[in-house]
Amino acid sequence: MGKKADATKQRILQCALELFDKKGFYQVTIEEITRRAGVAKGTFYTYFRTKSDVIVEEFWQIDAYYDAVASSHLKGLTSVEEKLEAFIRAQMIYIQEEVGYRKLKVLYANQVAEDAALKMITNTHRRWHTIIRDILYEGQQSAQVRSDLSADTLTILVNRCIRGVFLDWCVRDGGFDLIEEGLGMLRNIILPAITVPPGAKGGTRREAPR
Amino acid sequence: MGKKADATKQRILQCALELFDKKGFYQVTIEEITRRAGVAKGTFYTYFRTKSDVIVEEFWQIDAYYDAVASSHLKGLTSVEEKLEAFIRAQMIYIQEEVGYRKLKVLYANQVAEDAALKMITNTHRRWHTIIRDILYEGQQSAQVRSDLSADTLTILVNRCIRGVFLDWCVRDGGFDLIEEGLGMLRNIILPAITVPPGAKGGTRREAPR
DNA sequence: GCCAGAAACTGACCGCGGTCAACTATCGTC
DNA sequence: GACGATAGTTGACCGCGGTCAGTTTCTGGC
Repeated sequence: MGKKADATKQRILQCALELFDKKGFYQVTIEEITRRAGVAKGTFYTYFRTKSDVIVEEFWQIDAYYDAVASSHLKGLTSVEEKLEAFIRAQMIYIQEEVGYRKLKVLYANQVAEDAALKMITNTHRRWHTIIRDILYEGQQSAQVRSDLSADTLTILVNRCIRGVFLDWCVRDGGFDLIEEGLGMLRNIILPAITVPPGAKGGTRREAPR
Repeated sequence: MGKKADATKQRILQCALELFDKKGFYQVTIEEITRRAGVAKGTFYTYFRTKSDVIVEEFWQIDAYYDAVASSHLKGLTSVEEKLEAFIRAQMIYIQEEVGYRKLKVLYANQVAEDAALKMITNTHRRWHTIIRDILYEGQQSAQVRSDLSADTLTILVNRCIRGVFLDWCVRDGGFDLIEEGLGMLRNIILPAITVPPGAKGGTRREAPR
């Protein structure tokens, strides 16, 4: 993709996001976006497969935020509890304050669409996954986290729990405090399930999964 | 709604579901449905708000299944672990074998749509919620389940965990065994988090949520 | 049997997401 | 600077979900 094409794509992306913010995703038409960007309707589809792919594109920015959080807030912390709490709290704040349930709804609708192209929310190559996995892996090394399941497997399980909170938040139109409920899931479910109680001996609790 | 109207609605519903099964939701048009049902296109919208509401309507049938499971398979069981395992297994089997990821995707897309009318998947009046809540409440009475959170609160948390597994299954186009992974979530996360270990004294583990 | 009002039904119409054959600008090569 | 190849762009067009003013059918009261 040459410089001109790149500039065109950025212009379309920019105009689309401005309009989405101003009027809401479903109230904006492709023609409106392309008119503002000064191109023809068909040009939009040179750079995006569908209207909602624009939202998905925006969601990649979140990885930079996760990186920043991981390399600043998490550095001084030692216990798995503290690290997970700090990271999940940062995630919840970002989604609630910066993203909002409306955009998250569009993302989820996109991800369960018939022909979703970019599987983003449960992708194990995303920064979210690697950061959580690293925290859990280190926790296993220091016997804070159970070792009967791999760090990768645990991360997938944690992801599903967190994802369930997001989904509920969307369906309820942002009707509860995401930070509170996200941390509630962490403290009441995730941590009790994955950490080894201080008094316990050995890295496992309960029987290994069959 | 009179008898005639009811018959018309059932005919439309029936024809729609047949066509969805045969060709897939997105390959069927409203005109096709109404043509087969012998009514005009507009009549469809007398009985359903949107095309995907037909799928949602079908999902209400699952409550009868949950009822049947609760009143047959669960009766002989005593421990919370056994009851939850039997119920969640039945649910996973039903969704994987009878529903399939394609229809589940349509349901989820419907639920996160801009103007979703029937919030079904996280509705606390549905049978799923009341059955799980009753199991957990009884478990609290017999000190098998932690009592620092209400049975209702625990049920909501459990729902979100399970929902996260379904969502992942949809996004991955049914790419893993739902029964296995659903039970994995139960055994590895939910049960460790909500049950009181046999040796523990008192009904709580860890501090109460702030 | 007649009539008014309600319930059920109709289909032309609209708006918008998405397509694609055709066109234009740009670039590399001799 | 001519020319083919490639990249970038265009806008008329299509299909379908959803709407709604208007029409037909049903129902109960007299």
